[in-house]
Amino acid sequence: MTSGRAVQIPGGGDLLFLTDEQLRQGIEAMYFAYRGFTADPDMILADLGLGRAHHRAIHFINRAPGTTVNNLLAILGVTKQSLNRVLRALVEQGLVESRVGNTDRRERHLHLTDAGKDLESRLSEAQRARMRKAYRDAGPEAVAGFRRVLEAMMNADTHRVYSTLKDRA
Amino acid sequence: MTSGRAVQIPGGGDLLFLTDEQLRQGIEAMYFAYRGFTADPDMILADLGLGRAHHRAIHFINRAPGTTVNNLLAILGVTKQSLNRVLRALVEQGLVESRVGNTDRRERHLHLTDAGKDLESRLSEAQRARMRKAYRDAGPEAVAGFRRVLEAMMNADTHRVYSTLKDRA
DNA sequence: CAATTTAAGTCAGCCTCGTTGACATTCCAA
DNA sequence: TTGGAATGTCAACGAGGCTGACTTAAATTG
Repeated sequence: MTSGRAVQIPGGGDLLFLTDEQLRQGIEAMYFAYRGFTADPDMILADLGLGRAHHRAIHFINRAPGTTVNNLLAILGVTKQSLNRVLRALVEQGLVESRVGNTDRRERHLHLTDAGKDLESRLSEAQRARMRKAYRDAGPEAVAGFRRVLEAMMNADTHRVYSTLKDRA
Repeated sequence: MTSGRAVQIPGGGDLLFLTDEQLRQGIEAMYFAYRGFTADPDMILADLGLGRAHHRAIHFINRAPGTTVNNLLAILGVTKQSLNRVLRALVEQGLVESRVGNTDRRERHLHLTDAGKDLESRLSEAQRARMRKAYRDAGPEAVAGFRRVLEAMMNADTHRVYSTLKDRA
């Protein structure tokens, strides 16, 4: 299980010696793990005729209730046409409510309905259960390392979005 | 940065206390990191009129040269019809060669051509560079934890495929 | 106040990459 | 030797990305 070796250099500081093979194993782990990561919600969604895109919207509306469409666009990194198709379906199914803004009436503020919150927690709990199991299996120190590597893997602008959401918690 | 706390219980053994909030941050980190993870190859591929599906095929054909279509199917977890479209494009572009099997002539054995190998290493190097940076930023102990959590997150059958590939290295 | 900018939404059309269904070829075992 | 299983191919459909062009309504600015 040597996915990387720490080596002390006389001058000071750690160096990581990473073979291409070690890096590739990390790449494959990322690919296969992401499949597991999405598997449980996908099954729940399929029964409702919804997809991953709907899940993402639901997740972040729950995370930042009252968010505007524009803001959600920035978080998800898709085009408004694409998001709009998804939001329309969610509103039609009574999972999301779109309220005209008070101060700026051009804006639409997004909220989950009770049914939406219900679905969100079903999806969320499925995903949390898997994450919880992975964390328990891997152990406490592993968890911190996991998060640090993921954060270092994000694009800079994505990392900013991620941090903003995290700090809002 | 306390994504999980290790707590010593008198009787022995570690316990992880994970709040839903901590789990959710892990979930969001996974989502945002995966976007970064795929971003670099996606750009290279876009110029060639190829997509992520082609990348995955190229990656695993390189990883296990001579693999059959059926075997590749098991690795990728898609339908053969879906894979076939991808393979046809790769063969047409002269990136992959499909050889009829010797012992069993129903099988096709897949190999990268020189051009295929060339593209593979461009894609691979882009992805490795990001992984390398993430590993360096996160530090040596983080890397091991990262891998352990990812492995624990996979479905059992996926994990078997992953291990088989890893051990073949 | 008029002109411009911004937020949101819509229509049309395209592409990738999943899916099912139908089918041809090849092998092997009864 | 023939029927079933395995392998791979062709066709068509759908989700969910994308671009481009446009409308409507509200806010902002000269």
